[in-house]
Amino acid sequence: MQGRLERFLQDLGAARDLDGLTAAVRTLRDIFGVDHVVYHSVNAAGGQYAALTYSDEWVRRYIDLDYARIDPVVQGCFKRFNPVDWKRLDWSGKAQRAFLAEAIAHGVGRQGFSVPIRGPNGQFALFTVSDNRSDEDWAAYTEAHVRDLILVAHYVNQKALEIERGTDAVAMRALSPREIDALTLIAMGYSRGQAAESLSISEHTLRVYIESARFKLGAMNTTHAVARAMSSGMLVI
Amino acid sequence: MQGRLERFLQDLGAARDLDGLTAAVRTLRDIFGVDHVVYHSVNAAGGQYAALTYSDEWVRRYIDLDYARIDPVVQGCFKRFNPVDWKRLDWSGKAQRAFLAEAIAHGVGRQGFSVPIRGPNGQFALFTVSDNRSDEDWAAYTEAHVRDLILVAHYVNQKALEIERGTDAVAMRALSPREIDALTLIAMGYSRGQAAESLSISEHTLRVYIESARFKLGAMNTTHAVARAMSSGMLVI
DNA sequence: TTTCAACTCCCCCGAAATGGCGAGGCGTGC
DNA sequence: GCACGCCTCGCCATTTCGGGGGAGTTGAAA
Repeated sequence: MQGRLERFLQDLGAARDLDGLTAAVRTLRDIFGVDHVVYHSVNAAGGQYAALTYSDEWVRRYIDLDYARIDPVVQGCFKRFNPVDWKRLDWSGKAQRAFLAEAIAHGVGRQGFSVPIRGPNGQFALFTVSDNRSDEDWAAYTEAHVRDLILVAHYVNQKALEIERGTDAVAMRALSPREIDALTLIAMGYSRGQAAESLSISEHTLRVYIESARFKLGAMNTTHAVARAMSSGMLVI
Repeated sequence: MQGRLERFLQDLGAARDLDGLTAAVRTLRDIFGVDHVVYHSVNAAGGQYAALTYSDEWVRRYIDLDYARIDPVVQGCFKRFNPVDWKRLDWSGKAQRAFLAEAIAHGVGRQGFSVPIRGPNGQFALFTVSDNRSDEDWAAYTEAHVRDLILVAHYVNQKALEIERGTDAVAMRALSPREIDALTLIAMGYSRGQAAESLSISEHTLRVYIESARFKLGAMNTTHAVARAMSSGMLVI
């Protein structure tokens, strides 16, 4: 497999668009010998960009219903920095279990392994392999291939960024006035309680603004949100 | 206009006193092509400091009658943190309507757009442009120039603070390499644990860097430190 | 008219950050 | 030799933050 993988990484350079990347992902499926390979990038604005081997039907459904919001793989990996086996994610919610059942019905494997990747400007992507082996076989497989998976994940992401840059402009959603108010006070060093008092609103309401701003900015936490808002000029302190 | 604006921002550095600032504000009136430009700072003690193009008579009256207390622009902006068109303020009170009529009689424009600015120690200032265009024209004008207005507002305020204080901005102590590392990762959205892991140091050590950076930057908390470091260019995300 | 975004408020609880106490080694410069 | 800044580490209690539920109004847009 090593030889094929190296050849693949070289051939990857030829990809010029999403179709090229999708073809590359299909090749990867063969090389890795798994049921599915998925590259899935989610930008700050919530825009998605993917090259994968799932059925078109499942992809459409996933996008239409905005499943990224409940997908434990996306949500879980967004909080982590290490590759993770799907089994270690939190599938306990009702929505999550329903999502899992539906995914499997659409041909997604019972086993999965996802590598989170982060790029500049808060870019976040997932590189995933999925299969239907037994727990034991899958554990052995992932252990044996984790290095290759991480390597390929970064190559593919690099390529995707290169392709994406040609077209997209990652437009972050504008913040509402109150969100700017809240974020400004927080950036000025106020605690949530102080900021809420300054704005004459409840602390909870202030929290809602901060959370909403975090979401719009694709930020992991409040500090991140402030940093992104400042670097994009939405906030001037 | 861009060229003139940039030249203006450079020339602004030469202003040494209130007269210099007033001259700068008059130049701004020409550059922005509006009837009036006002920089108006109100400190915590109620002291006022202004450079503007209104008539002396109106200014005297405003100060003598302490109109800042009923001026919806001052009162409204004090509670907000984003630029605001005068039309969106609350002019419903009796005193406010009387104030408006009087202001217009003294040459203040019917349209206005004010940028609130906050500095250290509770300093609060307003940067305002005012004109007599139609609602439509004014909406188009403000939309087109809001970025420039905000930018200039902060430059002028910076200069005013410098003049008022008699000295240049407080020199923040430089951050050490490790402090920058730590703060950068935190600004990128990493938790302390993740950041520590990325730097291959203990979480406690990372905390020491953050605390040290907070201290050097005179920040109340981590988010504040990130904001200050970014606004002073120490951090580039 | 319905829909949607923005704005406001309430509860609970676990996880994370903060503040304060301590320690030692290394290198630069007076 | 000694001070000082930088880098590294541990433990404790307290505060703050983050995520999970809720609910309701308003005003603009479709």
